[in-house]
Amino acid sequence: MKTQDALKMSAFQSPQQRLVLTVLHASSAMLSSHRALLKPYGVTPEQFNILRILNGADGAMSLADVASRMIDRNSNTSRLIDKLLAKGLVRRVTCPSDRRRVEITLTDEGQRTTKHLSLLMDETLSALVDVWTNEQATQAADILDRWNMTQP
Amino acid sequence: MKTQDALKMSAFQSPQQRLVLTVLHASSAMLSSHRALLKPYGVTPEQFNILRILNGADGAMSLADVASRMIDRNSNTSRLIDKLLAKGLVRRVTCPSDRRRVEITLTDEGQRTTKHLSLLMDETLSALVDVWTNEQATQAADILDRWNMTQP
DNA sequence: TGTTATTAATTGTACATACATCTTTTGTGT
DNA sequence: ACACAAAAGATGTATGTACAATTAATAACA
Repeated sequence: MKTQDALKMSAFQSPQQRLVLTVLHASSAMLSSHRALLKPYGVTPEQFNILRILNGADGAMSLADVASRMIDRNSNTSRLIDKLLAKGLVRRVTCPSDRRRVEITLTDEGQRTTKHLSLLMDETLSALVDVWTNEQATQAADILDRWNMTQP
Repeated sequence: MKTQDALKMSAFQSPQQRLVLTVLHASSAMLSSHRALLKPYGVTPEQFNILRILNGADGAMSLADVASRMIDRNSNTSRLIDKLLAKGLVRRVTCPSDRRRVEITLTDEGQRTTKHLSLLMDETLSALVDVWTNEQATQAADILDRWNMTQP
């Protein structure tokens, strides 16, 4: 459903307002569909984001390393790691050379789960070429990044 | 900061993946800036969204009416109304003709607060024309709505 | 060396959300 | 009228987030 219809708005104040509301609406819907996709596997999108980051890294990462790569920068990485730890998907080891730091790594099961779920996500992603051509996707991302670049 | 730098990604899998991540990142940043703007007034963006909806409506609205106009459709409107009620910004009256329904209206203070905050938001919004031309904003929103239209 | 500052991570608290379930009231069909 | 279904909200529980405060370890430096 188009954003305007979804929000039952008769008109937008400006094209800029329309874009802001459209971004917020699309983001919420994208997250919902990710959530639904991952739910059968007992993983949330936020948790999967961490799994993907760990999978993409070569070796172990500190908690701050993980956090710096997350979409929601301010989110509370410690507590998400707690959940993954409880599920046996990651390991958390105090770094011997600097005992303030903790090294986070995927367990074997974590690696298997991550690879499996990554495939799922890739399939969903590849279906998006039916919605957006490469040019359209690039164009929209470029425009959005114009705003991101004004942010700290 | 551009999305790619913010997420410390070396490359994107596809322009489509880039757009999805850019939307999620931009949405998170937009919400943060809204939150900071409203924080001095003790209102969250989610609560303000309800105030704005009530302000835009002619008369009283039922809870479901409000919910259907919210960006995050699944959100729990009851509890947000509770917060606004506690701040004296809205009234909640059981509808006499159908006692299952409740009518939500702005109080006088709620109206004043909403008008004041709306002005603030409008100023922020109008600054966006420095970031996006009308054409760019329309183009990006059109592209994003192509995806929204594939969603239920 | 001893004091202070900085850094890395965790935790406390309030808030928002996802999902399911429950309560109350109204509608429907016989 | 009675039984049952549907509708409108509220609520319980687990999850995630914002922001501040705290703890523990290391760095900096007089």
